[in-house]
Amino acid sequence: MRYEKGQRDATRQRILEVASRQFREHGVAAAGIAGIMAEAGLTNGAFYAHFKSKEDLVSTVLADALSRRETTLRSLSARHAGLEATIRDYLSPRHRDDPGHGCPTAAMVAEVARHPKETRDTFTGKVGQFIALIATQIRTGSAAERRNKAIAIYGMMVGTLQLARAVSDRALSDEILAGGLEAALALAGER
Amino acid sequence: MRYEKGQRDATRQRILEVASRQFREHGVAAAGIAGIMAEAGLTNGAFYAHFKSKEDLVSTVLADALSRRETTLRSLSARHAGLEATIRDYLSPRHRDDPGHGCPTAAMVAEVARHPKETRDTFTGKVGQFIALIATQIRTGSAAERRNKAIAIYGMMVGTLQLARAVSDRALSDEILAGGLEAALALAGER
DNA sequence: TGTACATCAGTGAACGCGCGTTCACTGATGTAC
DNA sequence: TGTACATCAGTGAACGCGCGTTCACTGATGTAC
Repeated sequence: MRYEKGQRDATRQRILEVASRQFREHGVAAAGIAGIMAEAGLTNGAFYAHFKSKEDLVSTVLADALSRRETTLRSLSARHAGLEATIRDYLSPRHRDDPGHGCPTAAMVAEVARHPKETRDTFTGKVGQFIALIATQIRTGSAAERRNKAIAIYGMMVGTLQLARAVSDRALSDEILAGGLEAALALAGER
Repeated sequence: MRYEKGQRDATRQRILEVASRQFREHGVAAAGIAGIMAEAGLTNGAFYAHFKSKEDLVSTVLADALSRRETTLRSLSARHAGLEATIRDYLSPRHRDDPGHGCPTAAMVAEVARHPKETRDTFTGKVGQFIALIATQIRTGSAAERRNKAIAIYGMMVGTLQLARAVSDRALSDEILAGGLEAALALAGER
């Protein structure tokens, strides 16, 4: 069969979306090419028409997923009153319970640290942009202080969300979300 | 050969130490039984004389490593002036650059979230103890406020350490450590 | 004191399995003549 | 208008490899007699 124009791009996009979800849900190491391709409605062999290697996919997924998050954050901050909505959404039970559609950093940061330099470079660039973006939304303090607070908020959101996900006791998990939320809002100057 | 008494326990301990380091350094998924046993000076078959399965090892390593951390923190807090030393050590370049001997939570929390309930239960118990222990070292606020702060400090340490490890730019990594350190000390009431 | 046997931590080959990757092939469609 | 060929996204079997796990076996030592 020959395909409608744009089909190739559409397929690539579908692979990316499936991989992005599986990586976040099961981890990069546990998500295999065959499983990703099957869920995208294809066979394993077709993968290499779209990506050089699994590592190439990982790097592309990271760039893609973090860009989407950044866009969301950017438009949210334009429409809403600063960071508060972002922080509340980040440390919500909904986000905790749906890692597959959630923050790529929380899901993948520990694995990224063990990946090749190229992949880490991609990640590093996005992290820098995130921190800068959060810093612009903090209203008080010098530029350096705002940047430090942005780092602290980002780190705390990532850490507490992961703790809330790992803990098997629901009450403790909720308490962790609440504790992180309060401290993050305080840092953001929203309380 | 028959062995000196205590040899079995010593071997088990050696396996635990090697596994504990490899899990933190390479991740649970990437550290294999054969590799762990080889580094412990044994062959793969001997593993099952000491542990029921890899999952059993993971659970035991978590309990063991987190207990050690807790003991360290407990004695440190008895001898020093509260949390400050712990936080400074946690968010230090030395800790960032040596994950194999560092905090098991920062290295394994995301993977733990994907492991069976039994393993997560072990982890959950230790996390609860950690939070309680940190809370006792905060001097200001009500019991509930101290507990919330303990959660925020723990979450922020874990998140910022992971970010500092994943980022490939040394300057940004140092900046992340510094930003997390400042905010954590402020939360602890040390600044 | 000497001999036969029980003990048991550890050996190492083998198991089925899924991984990432390669590659000869398919077949529907667009294009050339 | 009809036919031959080029295109190329996707197929699916096969590759070597390392995984977690099993198991028949080893062999040095302690114990029984």
